[in-house]
Amino acid sequence: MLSLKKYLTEGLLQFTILLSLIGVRVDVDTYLTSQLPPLREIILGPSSAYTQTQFHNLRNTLDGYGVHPKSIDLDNYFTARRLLSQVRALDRFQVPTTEVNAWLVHRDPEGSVSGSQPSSGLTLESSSGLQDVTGPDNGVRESETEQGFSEDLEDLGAVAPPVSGDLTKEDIDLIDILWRQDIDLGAGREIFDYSHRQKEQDVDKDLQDGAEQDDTWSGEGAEALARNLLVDGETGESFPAQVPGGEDQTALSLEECLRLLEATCPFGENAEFPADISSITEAVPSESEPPGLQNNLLSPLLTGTDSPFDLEQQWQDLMSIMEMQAMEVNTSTNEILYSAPPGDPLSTNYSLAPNTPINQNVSLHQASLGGCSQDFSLFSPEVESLPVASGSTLLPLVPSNSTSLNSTFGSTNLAGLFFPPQLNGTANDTAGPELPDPLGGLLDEAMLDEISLMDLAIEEGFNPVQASQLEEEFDSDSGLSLDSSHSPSSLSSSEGSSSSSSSSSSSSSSSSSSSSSSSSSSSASSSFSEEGAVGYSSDSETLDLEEAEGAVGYQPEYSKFCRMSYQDPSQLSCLPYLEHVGHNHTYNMAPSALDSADLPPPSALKKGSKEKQADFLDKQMSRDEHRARAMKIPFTNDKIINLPVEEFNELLSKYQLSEAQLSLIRDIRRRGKNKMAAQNCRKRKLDTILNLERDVEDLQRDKARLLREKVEFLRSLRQMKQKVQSLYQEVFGRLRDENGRPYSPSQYALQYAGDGSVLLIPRTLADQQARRQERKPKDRRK
DNA sequence: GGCAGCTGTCATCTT
DNA sequence: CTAAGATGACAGCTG
Repeated sequence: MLSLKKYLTEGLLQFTILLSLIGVRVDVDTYLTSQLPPLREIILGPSSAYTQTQFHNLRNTLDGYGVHPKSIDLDNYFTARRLLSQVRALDRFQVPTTEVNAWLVHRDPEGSVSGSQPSSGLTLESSSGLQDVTGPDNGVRESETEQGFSEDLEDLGAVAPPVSGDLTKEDIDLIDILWRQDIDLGAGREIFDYSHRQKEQDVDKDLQDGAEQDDTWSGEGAEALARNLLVDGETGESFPAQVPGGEDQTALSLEECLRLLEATCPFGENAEFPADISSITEAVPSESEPPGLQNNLLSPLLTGTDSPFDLEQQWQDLMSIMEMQAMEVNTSTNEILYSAPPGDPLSTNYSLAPNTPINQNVSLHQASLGGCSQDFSLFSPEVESLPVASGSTLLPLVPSNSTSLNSTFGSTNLAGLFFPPQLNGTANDTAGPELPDPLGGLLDEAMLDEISLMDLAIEEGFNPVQASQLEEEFDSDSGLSLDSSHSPSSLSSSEGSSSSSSSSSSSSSSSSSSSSSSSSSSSASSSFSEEGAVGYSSDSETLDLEEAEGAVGYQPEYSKFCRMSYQDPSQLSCLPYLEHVGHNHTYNMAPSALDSADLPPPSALKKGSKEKQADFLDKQMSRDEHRARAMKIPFTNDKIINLPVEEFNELLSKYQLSEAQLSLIRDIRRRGKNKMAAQNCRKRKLDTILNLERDVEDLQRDKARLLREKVEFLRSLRQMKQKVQSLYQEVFGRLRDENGRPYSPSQYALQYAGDGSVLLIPRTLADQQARRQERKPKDRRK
């Protein structure tokens, strides 16, 4: 308690300084010594006994760490309040509430039907009077009062009958006394009602204007209330007439609400958080309602429809502020609290403060405003999807004759599909007077086969791509399973690889020879293509060397994703991370490695790094290279493999080689060639697959685009058909025979000639021509 | 140890 | 028919 007092004292000092800055004198000592109930309620929450008073005092205490209404001049007090609220409004929302309006809607018929109930006026004053100040802390109390409102409204609005048995006479008397205290204190009715709150937010108006606006703020509702009010002749204040019974009823309902609030909302503990929420709820309507607009005041439907949008915007703003203010709040809690869609006031309120009166406010809206459910539907995805889906569907264009629709749809007779039902009806009645379909020839069955699918896609919210994919799943016979979700990088790499691979085969020989000539010093054995796929170094058969097969070589990952020309094997062999690559593809071996492998004087090598290097270089040799070295082949495997046939034969002729050596050389050449061929082949295979994948995606895109276009064309076609049909009906209906009688649609029909003219012909002739036109496409198809 | 991927090699076919 | 290349199949190696 001492710490609390210290805290409050410091806060009071700060607030006093603030008030002094705006010209208000505050006696802090007086407040601290005489206002224990407010202090207690800060900690413990309001008690039922003090609730009536706390509606005002708590506002003061929580709002400004206590400004005793008796200790200051009221004019200064309210001026200070207004200024203070303006100061606070700098960083807070300040939007009035709709609850009063909603309440008035119920109140007015209630008063008119059941007679005067001064208690209603009392309830209004008691609760709304608390809302005359918008602030962060009194928002709690305003929420409290709003719940009181809601509860009371539920009673008044026949949601639930008033329960009056719990309240004792003492309670009622106490409430009455406390309420009259407020009246005597000068807290006139203008601070209780809605117009006053509006007035306080209006900077340019002073307090007295609010009393004048009282006459206009609620129209008949105000009059009904005014009947229950007495006006103080000295101060002009209005206060309820003392009507026994009615007042009791009000006090009962109010007390009941307060007790309920007390049980459900411990304000002292979480006063800060719901304050903002309630301030939002309170804030919603009056910014959008200019004073004096009785329609708005008396029509919560209108304000209710506007409020969700305002609320959404304000809620988003509030979210940003609260996220900054509540940095220390548990993030999980934040997630739970903020997980609700911002635009959904219902879920938002529930998730934020399930016990706060905002719930009651929502229920109030829902209970009192039938149309307000639409407000919530605006932010409800499920409900929102309904009108969208219905709006986007093509079926509303179609007559409601479902049977004819299905039949015509199945037979792909667009005329039957698009023409109005009355014509179909006449056609059915007359057994055949079908209307000519001037546009029917534009559509063939193949084109219409997907109409149902596309319609389904549209109605179900699929996009044409999805529809096409869905369709493809049905008619796909390729058996090729393509991962449509593969990354675009693979696509790009495939493109790059395709381009490079096309050049690799042609440039392999030339580039390999050039690279070998440029990089090899004595026995350059490496020859690389652009892809690293062409080149050779033979393997060794010895097991130790096989175990030690090196790491330098063709890297499939590199070739697949980078497609870079890493034909400089010296760079590769110097890359330390490549030493761990186990595969021995030594056809890419570095010439220097081969040189050192061929030339190392083993005796000269010291143990240690050089020996390791020799081992490493030994590992670089392939089996064929070891074989060649074992057989003392006088030239490198690179030359054996990559030399052209003529040069290779010349090379063989230069040396006198044994049959075993010649056989080995041919095998080396064969294997080397085949190895490169195999690498190229695999690379080509991969490129082919990737290209096919890309082609499939391109085709899918094209198909989706074409389907979209087709849907658009069909849509416009339907519209055109409708226009044509309406014109047909109009023209046909105006036609008269020589006797001035209209032509029967069962006997005559209009036919469009090729030159644009329209002829009136008998039905039988029109039917014959129509059948003839139907046969023509079929014959063509055959 | 089994498995997947990569690579080399062989057999076979094509050009 | 031969050489070169392409390709399927298989085995070995590695992670």
